[in-house]
Amino acid sequence: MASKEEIMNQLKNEILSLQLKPGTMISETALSERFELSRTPIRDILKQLSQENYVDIYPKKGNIVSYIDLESVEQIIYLRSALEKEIMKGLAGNLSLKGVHELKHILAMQKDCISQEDESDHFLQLDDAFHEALFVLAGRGFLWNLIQQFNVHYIRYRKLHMLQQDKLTEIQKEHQLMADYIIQDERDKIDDLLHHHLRADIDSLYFQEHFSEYIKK
Amino acid sequence: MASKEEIMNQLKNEILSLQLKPGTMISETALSERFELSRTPIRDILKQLSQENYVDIYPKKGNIVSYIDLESVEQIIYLRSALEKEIMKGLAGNLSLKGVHELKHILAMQKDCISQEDESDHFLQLDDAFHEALFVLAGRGFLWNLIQQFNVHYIRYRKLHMLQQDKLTEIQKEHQLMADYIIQDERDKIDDLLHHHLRADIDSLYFQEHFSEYIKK
DNA sequence: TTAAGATTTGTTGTATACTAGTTTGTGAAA
DNA sequence: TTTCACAAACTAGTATACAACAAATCTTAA
Repeated sequence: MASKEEIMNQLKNEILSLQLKPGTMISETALSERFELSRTPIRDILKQLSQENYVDIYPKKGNIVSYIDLESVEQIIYLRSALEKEIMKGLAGNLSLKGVHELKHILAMQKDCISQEDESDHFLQLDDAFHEALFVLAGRGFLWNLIQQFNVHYIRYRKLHMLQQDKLTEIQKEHQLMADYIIQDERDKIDDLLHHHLRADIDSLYFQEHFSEYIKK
Repeated sequence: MASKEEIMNQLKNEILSLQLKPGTMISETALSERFELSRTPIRDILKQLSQENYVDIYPKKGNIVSYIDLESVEQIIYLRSALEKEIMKGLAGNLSLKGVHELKHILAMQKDCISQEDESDHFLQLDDAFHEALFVLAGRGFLWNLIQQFNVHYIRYRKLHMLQQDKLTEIQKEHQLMADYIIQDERDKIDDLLHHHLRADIDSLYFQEHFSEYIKK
């Protein structure tokens, strides 16, 4: 039915979108039948998915969709925080006109998105787009891609997190501020803003209480 | 002859130590015969090695030991630089007595190591040990391990780099300074020191001229 | 001699049978 | 009814045969 690449992306999507819930067993034979492909290439796919933390392999027992690991989420946030501080300071005052326009364009789309209903998935994409743009403008697209490989837990965390309350407006405004600080070269304000922006509520217990079924214990 | 894990570590070692030179072809059948194991588990190993950039897979053509990618080296250095600045600032003034002793112990071993001859490999280990200790003391061992997965290029780069001139004393002294700054809580001096420490000579052309056979074009 | 095409050889990609460990369910005995 | 044992039905791990493709080489004709 499909190529390896396509199957992998589809599985990734189903996991990230939580259609496949953490803990769900996905056996080689089942996938093999579903996608009409023999077990060998399916094994390759599962191997890679496990390497990128989408799936946990329990030898001779089975493969399950990984539970969200909050520890890993916190560590990734710290990593991004440190990196983006550096990146934003590098960009501050040095941003090309083309760059300015790109950021403003994304910000405008985010504003549009908020007025729509039930568009949190789309907003999430635009959120990523904004941060990715910062990386790329600073010549650090390489590192953005690198981080993406460890983002399974963080992405699912954010998805659930955004559902729980209407944070979208706040996030958009913070993006706006970030762009302003870069353009106006107010680099002394960057650290605090970024810290709040990325770390928002990771420490609160709300998440663990309401989504315990998805979480690694 | 050996388990998958052992085979993987052995291959990793041979690649990192440059016994297996970049560009060398390593076919599944050859490995299969060498380790007396069938192709399927060997394929698993190669897949993982390629994921960690030890090996490049060319579909239907073959697998080769990856060339050192200087771009990737530079990006990793930037990443480590940003992270370690943050980590050191976090540690400054907050280091436990046990931590102080640990760092001093490593520094002492480095000093010993320098007096020996032909011990650059050992010194490299101690260099890692020092930086890893900083990560772990800050509760960021997770991120240290994460970075390690992208370190193939960087490790080989450093290995060659250290051969070219006697940098060991300088490195050791900088480590000493780093520890002092942390203990004395002189965090304003950290940025510049770390920048120099990690970035040393990455931009020089010496490397590209002398080791072109190892380098990705 | 040269150039083009067929052949051979070497590579990974895939399918499938077989091995071995784990879990689960069933039935008999206490 | 409960508990234990054993078999059957899963699972992934491995071996191996074969297909598909790429590249180099050899052959043959111009």
